[in-house]
Amino acid sequence: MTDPVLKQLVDNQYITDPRSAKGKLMRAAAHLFKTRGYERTTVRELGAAVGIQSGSLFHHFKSKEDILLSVMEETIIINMARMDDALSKAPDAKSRLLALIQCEINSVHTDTGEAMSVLVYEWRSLSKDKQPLILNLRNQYEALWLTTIKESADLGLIQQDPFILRRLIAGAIGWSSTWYRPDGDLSLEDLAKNTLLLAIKE
Amino acid sequence: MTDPVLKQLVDNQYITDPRSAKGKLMRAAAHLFKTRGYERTTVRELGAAVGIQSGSLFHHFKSKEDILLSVMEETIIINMARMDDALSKAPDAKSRLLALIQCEINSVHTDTGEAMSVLVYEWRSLSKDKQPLILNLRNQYEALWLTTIKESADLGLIQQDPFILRRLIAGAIGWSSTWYRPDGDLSLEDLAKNTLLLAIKE
DNA sequence: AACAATACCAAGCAAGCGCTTGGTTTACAA
DNA sequence: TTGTAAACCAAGCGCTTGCTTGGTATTGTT
Repeated sequence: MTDPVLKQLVDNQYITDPRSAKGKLMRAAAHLFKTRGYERTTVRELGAAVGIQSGSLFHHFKSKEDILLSVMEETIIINMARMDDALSKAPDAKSRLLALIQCEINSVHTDTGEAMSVLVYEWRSLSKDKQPLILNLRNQYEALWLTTIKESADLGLIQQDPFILRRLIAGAIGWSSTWYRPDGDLSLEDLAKNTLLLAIKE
Repeated sequence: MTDPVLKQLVDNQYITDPRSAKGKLMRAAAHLFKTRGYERTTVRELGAAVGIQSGSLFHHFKSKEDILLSVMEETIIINMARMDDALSKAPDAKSRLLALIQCEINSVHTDTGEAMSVLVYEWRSLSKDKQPLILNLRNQYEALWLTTIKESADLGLIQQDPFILRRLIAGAIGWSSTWYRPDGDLSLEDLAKNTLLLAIKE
């Protein structure tokens, strides 16, 4: 765990230690949920992925849905912490915007990548009474984006409505999980620059 | 069926008549697959949605997956035909680009909207041996986009790599299915203009 | 060494799933 | 009016699913 932001979250018990049994299970779950989909993934597969019986899962989580919920919850928490950190280090409006773009691209394509896909694509699989919990976290997440975009808009760097622009960019970045290949010609750095170009042409 | 493009497809038997029992079933399936997800949707629900027994579905389709496949297949065919039509009527490069953006936005938010969401979000639910069939159609679809974007790029209207730009735009438009509300302040026309602004600033 | 708490196993249950089957109704042409 | 094909029903089969249960290792603390 080289990431200090992550370390602090674990120490403060905001998230599960990735090295613990439960943490490993969540990572395996994110992988299976992304590649096979939540519904198609069986508790037997989940158990096998970490080398335990299917029934033993229910010692750590009270239901299959609870696994999904935990994966989603912790992913948002991690990435919000990283965004906060990046924002505090960026000197001006444009670099703050780029910082958020980089954060979101990283969230989709590095350690939390599979969990982020699950967050986006498996939303419907959450029962109605669990959705508000995630929705609330997402709103906090989006608030960070909006204030940052508005800052650029007030400086005249952006021609579009901040709400609309954010949603267009969210789609553009999120969709990259389906086509971007880390072993290809395009670096994450360049992908971020291309994405920034959607908002600001210089 | 007021759309002449649609009418011709039906007459030439490229797609199922939407007024037939089979056509209605496909529309109901698209609705359920979008709102509940393919896996969560049961054949009993599908039957109930059109007022028949679950077993009777298998008179029209040989499996549940076959329903999904048909929905996806016909949706691409319909929207490719509409794109062809719109492209042939647009006078210059920039208006051709706008035409495609409008087509894709319409495809997501009008009659084929739910089916388009299914096409995007339920891809994984197709078995590996059926995926190439849809992939092939998607490639044709994307070819239309690429030639159109390249045309604008050659004229210097676009600063980005056409491949990358297309994918960013595809994400931006596709994602709008999750947030756009037809009864809100933003018209589809304005959404298209905002999307065009991602590619071309004037 | 003794104990408690945690982590896990082996077995299986109840429910729901996609799909099949054999037979009946409906639609329409000859 | 009769014949034929398409459309549908009623019933249920075989299987998989998420989850429970009662018991056994494993781990860490004193």
